[in-house]
Order: sequence, then structure tokens, then C-alpha cells
Amino acid sequence: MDQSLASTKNELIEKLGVLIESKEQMASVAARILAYLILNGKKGATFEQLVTDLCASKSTISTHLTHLHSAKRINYHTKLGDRKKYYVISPDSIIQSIDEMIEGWNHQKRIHIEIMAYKDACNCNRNNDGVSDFDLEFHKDYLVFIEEASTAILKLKEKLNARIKS
Amino acid sequence: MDQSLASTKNELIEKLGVLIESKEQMASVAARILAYLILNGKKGATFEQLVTDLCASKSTISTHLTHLHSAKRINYHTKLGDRKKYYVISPDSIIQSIDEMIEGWNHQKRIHIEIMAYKDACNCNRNNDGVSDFDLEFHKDYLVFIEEASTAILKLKEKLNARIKS
DNA sequence: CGATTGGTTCTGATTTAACCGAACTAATCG
DNA sequence: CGATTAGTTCGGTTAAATCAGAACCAATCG
Repeated sequence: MDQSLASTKNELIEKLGVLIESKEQMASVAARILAYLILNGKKGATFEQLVTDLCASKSTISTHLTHLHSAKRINYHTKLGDRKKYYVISPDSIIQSIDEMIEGWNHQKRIHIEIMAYKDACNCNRNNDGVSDFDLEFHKDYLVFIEEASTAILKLKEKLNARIKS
Repeated sequence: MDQSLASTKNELIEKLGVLIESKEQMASVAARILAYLILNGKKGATFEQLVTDLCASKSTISTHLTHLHSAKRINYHTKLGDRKKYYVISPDSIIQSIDEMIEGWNHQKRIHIEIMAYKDACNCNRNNDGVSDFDLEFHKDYLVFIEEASTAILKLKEKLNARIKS
């Protein structure tokens, strides 16, 4: 039972690690660290634990920890009479990646609008030969989608903020 | 005027290229090819054009074109009495990347559900010491978000399918 | 003080992807 | 047939990222 929970945990670290690695374009070990911390909960994890459980060298773990910390993705706390640091994912790590999603979509939106303007100009220029070079409908639909997705994620952000305050 | 349209085009190829490169995890030149084709519209572009306009070697262009073609991201047509191929983005290139988004979200959904189950099990195990290790609320909210985003993108897909048929 | 713990920093080694050049092929033209 | 066009394939180079090992540092313990 505890045995099977532990192996579930390892599988999840792996799966979540791969996900984070690709979604956030992050080094493999860095992503594993985040996954580990996420699945380790409030108790946090020490440097040593990470080294042994993730089977990585001290230098690798150290480098990534400093990186993640300065990127405010993780925090640490200490315990009285204990030199070790206990790392946990920072409360706004989630907020941060949500903000990145939002900015990503805004960026896409701006580009789609620019492309539409460009295509429009081209179509006007060449309508002489009868056939226009571009369809614009897709962009309109895509903008609707971006709008809906953005709304959904903003809603999520609101919920999280509300919970943090309480 | 035509001058400024051309430079707008180059800027857009660059911006769109970078976007595609990062969103679809694609090699730089491959992404530029797609961007170029998208901004070149129905008339298509030839091998030579890509080589000179993207300032890449024939080998690079050749390799990426075969890749993109076998991945069904691009198509080509020919003109009578002309050995050149005219490449265009395939009509379902968009559908394909939409499908990838959908699958991506389904995947995330499955992982979040697994994590919730794991955290739940942990919380039950240790509630003895009073404090539970995990909050589960975030996952619930995130699942709602995934649901909404998925709905939005499915709607987009429906629209596109409807347009293709007509 | 000397030893241990907890961690950092620096210097490669390894890996991998992306790209290019050059030699090559295959079809068409004159 | 020889030359040109259109494109492919192969081998090698370069650049960047990631990780590990070893030496190092700084704080604490006995």
C-alpha cells in the first residue's frame, strides 16, 4: 500500500516532469525538480533528497535550484536547529505560468491581426486578376477562439487570487 | 507601397516563424518555410524561391520540405510545362495543429486527475498528524479551465470543418 | 582545532540538432 | 549526346544545452 503509493509517485514525477519539460521548455532535471516538489506537498524536500531521489549530481541540482529560485518558481524554509533548506513550489509559480499563457495568447492575437491586415492589403492590390490570394475567415474564427480561451484562463486566475487572499 | 508591403511581409515571416518555431517545436528554417507559405497564399512558392528568400542552402530546404510534406503540413501542385513544384500549406495543416492542441489538453487533464487521486490518497494516509500535505482545489479549477478551453477549440474545429465542406 | 555537513563553482565531456557544401541523380532541352 | 534545371543525399562542422566530477567554501559540531 505505502509501497504502491511510492511507485505511483515515481510514475507521476516522470509523467509530470515530461509535461513540464515540454510545456515550459525547461531542462529535464529542472522539470523533475518541480514535479518532485509538486508531488511532495507542503513538507518540502531537501537538497540531498533531490540528489538521491532524482539520481542527479549535486552540481546539477544546485544549479537548477538557484535558477528556479531566482525565477521565483520555488521557495524554501528552514527548521530551527537544522541547517538544511526545505524547498517547496512557490505559491505564485502557478500564477506565473498562467500569466505566461495569457501573454502567449495576447501575442498570438496581435500577430493574427497583423497578418489579416497584410493579407487584406494583398487581396486589394491584386483583385485585378480576379482571384484573391487569401482567405481571411480562419483568422476571424481563430480570434474568437483566443478570446474564449483567454476568458477561461482569466477566470481561473481570478479564482486562484480569491483563494490566496482567503 | 509595394515596397512597404514587401518589408511588412518579411517582418511577418520573421514574427510568425518565431511563433511557429516555439509553439510547434520545429526547426527554425522549417518554421520559416511554413510562415513563408502562409504569407504567400494560394499561388504557392517554389524550391528556388525558398532557397533565395530564406537564405538557406538547398540541402536544408530540401530536407525540411520532404519532412513537412510527409507530415502533411504542406502540399504541392505543378503547372503544365513547368517542372517546378509549387508548395502551399496543406488545407488540414491547421486542423492538424488544432488536433494536437486538443490532444495536449486531454493529456493534461488525465495527468491532473491522476495527481488528484495520488494527493487524495496521501492526505488520507497522513491525516493522523492533523495537517494534510496537499490542497486539491487548484486541480478542480484547472480542470474546469481545460474543459472550457477544449470546448472553445472544438467549436473552432467545427467551424473550419463546416467551411471546408462548403 | 579538525572533521563533518550542506552546498557552490568551475571546468570539461557528452549529446544532439541544425545547417551547409559538394557530389550526385534524374528529367528535360536543344 | 551534352548541357541545364531541379532537387536529393551524405558527411562533416558548429553551436548550444545539459550534466557530472572534483575542488572548493562556509558553518557547525565535538
